[in-house]
Amino acid sequence: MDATTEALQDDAGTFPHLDRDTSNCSIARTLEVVGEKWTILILREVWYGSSRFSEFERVLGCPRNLLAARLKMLVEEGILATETYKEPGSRSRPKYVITPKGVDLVPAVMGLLQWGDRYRADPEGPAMLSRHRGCGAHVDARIRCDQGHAVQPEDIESIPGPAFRLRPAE
Amino acid sequence: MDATTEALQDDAGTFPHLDRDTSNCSIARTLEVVGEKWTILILREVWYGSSRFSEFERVLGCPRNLLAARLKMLVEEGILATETYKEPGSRSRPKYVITPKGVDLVPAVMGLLQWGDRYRADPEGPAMLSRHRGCGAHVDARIRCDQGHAVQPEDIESIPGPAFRLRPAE
DNA sequence: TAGCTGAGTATGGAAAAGTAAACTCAGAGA
DNA sequence: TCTCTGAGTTTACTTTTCCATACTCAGCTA
Repeated sequence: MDATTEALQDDAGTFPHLDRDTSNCSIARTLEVVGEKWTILILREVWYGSSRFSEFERVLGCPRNLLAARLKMLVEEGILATETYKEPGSRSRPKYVITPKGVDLVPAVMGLLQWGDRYRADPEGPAMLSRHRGCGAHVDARIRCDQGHAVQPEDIESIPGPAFRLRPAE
Repeated sequence: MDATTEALQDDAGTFPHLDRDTSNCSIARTLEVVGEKWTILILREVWYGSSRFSEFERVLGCPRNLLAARLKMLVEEGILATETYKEPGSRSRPKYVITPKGVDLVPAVMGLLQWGDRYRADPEGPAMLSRHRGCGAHVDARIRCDQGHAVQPEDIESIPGPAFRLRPAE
């Protein structure tokens, strides 16, 4: 953050959001990876238990070339990893498993899930429920601060971080 | 959930995920609304303080026709609402503000943000930081159950809900 | 060695998105 | 009345993405 930015920041408690460089936004960068059609739905299926090409194809009904492209990208990004499995009487074939980097997408996907549950579910309720293994209670994504407080969206303050930059003048 | 489904569920503690009807999935339904290009980025800008057509255009650099289409859709979906503002010497013009339904997308967007912060940030760190107004601590999206426990992704159990259906046979 | 199967690749057309610029429209001010 | 401005709409073109289907490939079995 340069001096001008800092001055504006200190002055009004605000920041020049209209003139910032949005190219290093973490939301946009995440969407570059998981924002294409089918990608998040593939992760959903991994989560629900699928691991083989034919399983994804069957449950998603998505075109094979796109499925192959998305799986390849997810592996390249380290969100999925390939292992091999061997069905008796068949040769070894690849399967796809989630990595820790992929597991870290769970809060985002849970957020999408719970919004859909709230606003777009069928009259009888959601198609799937998520519960805490063991205690059995319903789970959802919530916002917390490092002090442990539950945080309401309106109490989140967004401030320029270390990589904040102004957009280069045109 | 029909009898067959219930039987499979009770039997193995699992469910026929490959044969389920995915058309009422809450994740997919949320993506139908916010999964198009620019939509989440528009919400991000609303969150950071933009409200006018020209402001979105300036900071996002997105095509005017797409911007108009996305704003219209977000208003129709009740995620944004229009109000009017009046600059002295000018006529009243519309501006866009977030609704409670839009605020409910914050956990999902926070999830995307924190994944990008972790895996795709610049070397010096994120472009923006989120902190709890008041206590000042960093905030992020986490998974909790209704009993108040912090839940690890691997302790989430996904089970068929009231609208679970098997895919119609072909 | 011919056929079968799961996991892809190749291809061609349709739909959506991106780009750029012209055009419209309502009201405030000169 | 003429002009200016913000907020769009429209048009025309290029590029990208999506979709459906056909085809290939490797190794296992008959």
